[in-house]
Amino acid sequence: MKNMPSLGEQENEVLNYIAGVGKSSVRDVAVYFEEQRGLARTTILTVMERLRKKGYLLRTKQDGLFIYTQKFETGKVLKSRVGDFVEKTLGGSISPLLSYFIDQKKISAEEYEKLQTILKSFEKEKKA
Amino acid sequence: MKNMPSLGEQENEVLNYIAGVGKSSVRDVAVYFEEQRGLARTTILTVMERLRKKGYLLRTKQDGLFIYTQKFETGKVLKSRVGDFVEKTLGGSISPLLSYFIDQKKISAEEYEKLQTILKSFEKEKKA
DNA sequence: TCCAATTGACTACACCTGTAGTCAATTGTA
DNA sequence: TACAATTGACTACAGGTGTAGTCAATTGGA
Repeated sequence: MKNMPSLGEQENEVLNYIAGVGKSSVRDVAVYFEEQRGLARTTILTVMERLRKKGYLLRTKQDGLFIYTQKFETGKVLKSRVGDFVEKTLGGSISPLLSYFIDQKKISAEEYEKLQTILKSFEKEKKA
Repeated sequence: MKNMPSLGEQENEVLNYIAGVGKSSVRDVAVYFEEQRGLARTTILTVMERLRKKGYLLRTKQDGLFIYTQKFETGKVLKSRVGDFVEKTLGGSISPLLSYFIDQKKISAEEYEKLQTILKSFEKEKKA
């Protein structure tokens, strides 16, 4: 799960989009980004091919058309990106991230419980 | 706090270093990064000047030597960067952070304390 | 079957970032 | 003062990313 090549902003958005809709052709994705931000079809093609080269997308020919799918679960990709960010930008500390979510009140009761649980598990490890 | 130009990895580290030591000359910073990773003095100069152009650093001449200082509090910069990351890469969702968190095998005592404190502050807010 | 549309490979280019060299100006010192 | 070291401006260049055009091959429809 490490060693995932880095992604640019657009690459990331395209990947997220594909993750959201599932299998898609370049055209599918291009139509969306053309509407959303006026990007050309070939721009999306390029981005998707780069994503494929980097190992994030797979493609298979169906009825003479390439269909792209994610190679990894979205969760795994994002987890890996969180790791990169924590290391590279935050110097290994996750507290700034947690602070952000707390400040934005973007935490639900369940998530809060989960965090509590995780933290407690660390407490145990500390003692052990 | 928005509209802060993005930073590369090195730029970020240099900024953090300066934040840590306070006022510094290019030489100060260069010595450190030369030891740590063999970077040339002019490399640091370039990075620091870019940081200044982007508005993250200020400089004043003291005894015929430029002394650089941060323009913003470290916290603000960090918050802005975390916000960008969460919105652009995670799409505002906290779950990837939880996944990452769960995978952590261990965290430092300080980090543990910080996280505990942050979570407690959330608890207070809930009541308020 | 033939033409128009679609598709994909390839190419291009600008900007950002990491990295560092050259060189002239400044400064400190013998 | 004269020379060596330091400093800062400028320039350069490669790799990554965003963006898109050209063009040939494929495909679908009249």
